[in-house]
Amino acid sequence: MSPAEDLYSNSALSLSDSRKRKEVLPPEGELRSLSDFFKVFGDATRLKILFLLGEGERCVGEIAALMEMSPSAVSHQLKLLKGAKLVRFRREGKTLFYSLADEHVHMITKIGLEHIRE
Amino acid sequence: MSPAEDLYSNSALSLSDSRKRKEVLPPEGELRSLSDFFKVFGDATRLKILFLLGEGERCVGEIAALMEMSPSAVSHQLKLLKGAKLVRFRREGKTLFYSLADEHVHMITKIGLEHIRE
DNA sequence: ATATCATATGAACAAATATTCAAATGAAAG
DNA sequence: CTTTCATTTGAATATTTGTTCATATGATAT
Repeated sequence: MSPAEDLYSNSALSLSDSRKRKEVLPPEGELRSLSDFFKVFGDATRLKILFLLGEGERCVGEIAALMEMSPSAVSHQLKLLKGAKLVRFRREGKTLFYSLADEHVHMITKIGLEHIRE
Repeated sequence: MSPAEDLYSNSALSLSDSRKRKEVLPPEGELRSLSDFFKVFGDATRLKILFLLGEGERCVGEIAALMEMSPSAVSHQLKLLKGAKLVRFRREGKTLFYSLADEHVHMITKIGLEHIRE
């Protein structure tokens, strides 16, 4: 056993127990993706955008005006939301209309609201 | 209308539209609570802890050893998880056994995994 | 082509956050 | 009461993150 692995060893755990427990964890890359996914919900500005888009598609300027924020700030956040595949967009002339990408947004926010309202 | 409200006004929005859209948003305090709630899931270390506890209760030392992290770092994160009411604990002698507080954890992580695996 | 409008981008700064380290509880045993 | 062990706490540091500002695209109209 390497010194690094032994650094925080706990005598109450057998090696086989340790192996079993690690099987329970999703692979490291998936944990990273998953935390990145949830990070997106962890900001009030982005949540606002998601709730607004929950009502239907909106262009960047509308979102910015409704939220009383700069279009630039909104655009930055939309980029993150796009990266997380939570929103899509369609172009109409110069205007980009954003909308929710799938139903996961509704499910997640619904459970979150349930939890904090208890 | 105050200058602040007018800063990012969008001519495509009528005042009544604006009012309607704001009704859609949860109150500001709730948005803050909700983003704080999701922030807790937005970190791979805390997700690991949650997955481990999904298998049953564990004391701090066990969690630390399984994750190869210091008990101190784990304790700091457990404090956050406790604040979000995602974990509970029971004392047995000097040892504190932590476990998941409710089923919301399972639901949220399940939907998150679904989303990133698509 | 040039001007205009909607949006995107990049750099910079401030604020929030995770981990480490050293020190402090607090319970049980001697 | 002193020691030991499990856990917590607080301060310090390094990293990440959100917003702003100035500038760049990119589509349309003149």
